[in-house]
Amino acid sequence: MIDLHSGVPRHRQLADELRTRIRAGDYPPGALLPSETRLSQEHGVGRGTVRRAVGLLRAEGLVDVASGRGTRVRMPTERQRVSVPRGSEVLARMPTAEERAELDVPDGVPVMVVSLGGRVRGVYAADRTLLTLS
Amino acid sequence: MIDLHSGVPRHRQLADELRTRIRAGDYPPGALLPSETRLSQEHGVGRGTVRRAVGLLRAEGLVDVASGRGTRVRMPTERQRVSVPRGSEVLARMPTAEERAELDVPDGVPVMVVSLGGRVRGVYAADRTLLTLS
DNA sequence: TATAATTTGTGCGTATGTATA
DNA sequence: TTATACATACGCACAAATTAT
Repeated sequence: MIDLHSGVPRHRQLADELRTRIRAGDYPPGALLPSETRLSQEHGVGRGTVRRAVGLLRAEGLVDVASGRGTRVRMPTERQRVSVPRGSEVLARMPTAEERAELDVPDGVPVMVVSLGGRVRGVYAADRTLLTLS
Repeated sequence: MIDLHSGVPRHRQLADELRTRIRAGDYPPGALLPSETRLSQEHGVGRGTVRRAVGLLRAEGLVDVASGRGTRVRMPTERQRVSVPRGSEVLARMPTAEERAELDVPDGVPVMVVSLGGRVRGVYAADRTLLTLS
């Protein structure tokens, strides 16, 4: 329930509640969340506030939002194992706009960059990749 | 310059322009961007549109926004080298709210999770960490 | 110390467009 | 075609944090 006088912003309260329900299994992977209009009515907040809340979950990589279709809990993706040689260096960051298009990286998903000897050897969408250091 | 009829959303056009100027050095690391009100006036868009544009750069980990102070281009952080043993598995994702508080992870910064034998050995803020395979 | 100005944060309502069912 | 659902964008008002006076 949203408390208007708790000091915690309403969009954050709503995001917290949705996140909790997702984790609890009320909205399992693949499930459709209520529409923005419904959430707006049921929680007594404006639709803009709902969109901010959903935007947070999106930035966390927790849900997928599609125009006209609705918001779904993201399915756990199959991670491809990528073997990385000794001496490699690994960092992670959010992708550039170019990388997002190039690698088809969804919202809220970082990339992992593998380098060796100062040269970049690979850039991987982090939701589809598990690096194994062999 | 923002084109109202290009089909590209205005907040995205503005984000692209700001990103380009940051990369070009017009706004070097540590520099303060114009205030939201100024950007709004200079580009002829509403403040909400400016906030969405800046929000994108924020989610990319490119800028730091502080209430009352303004928006600054993020300084490149010193990366601490963390040696990781053979056989480890590495993945990256956006942090949970708890991890963000715990590890003090800024906006737009992922975490790297190192596991060995199915057990999590470490969670690192990706902007301060460079994994090296030993 | 107190006040004002500046800047970001939150939230609402409204309108219109686009995508999907 | 119609209804539903998300996307973009504007304006307004007020709150909170910070800085300047």
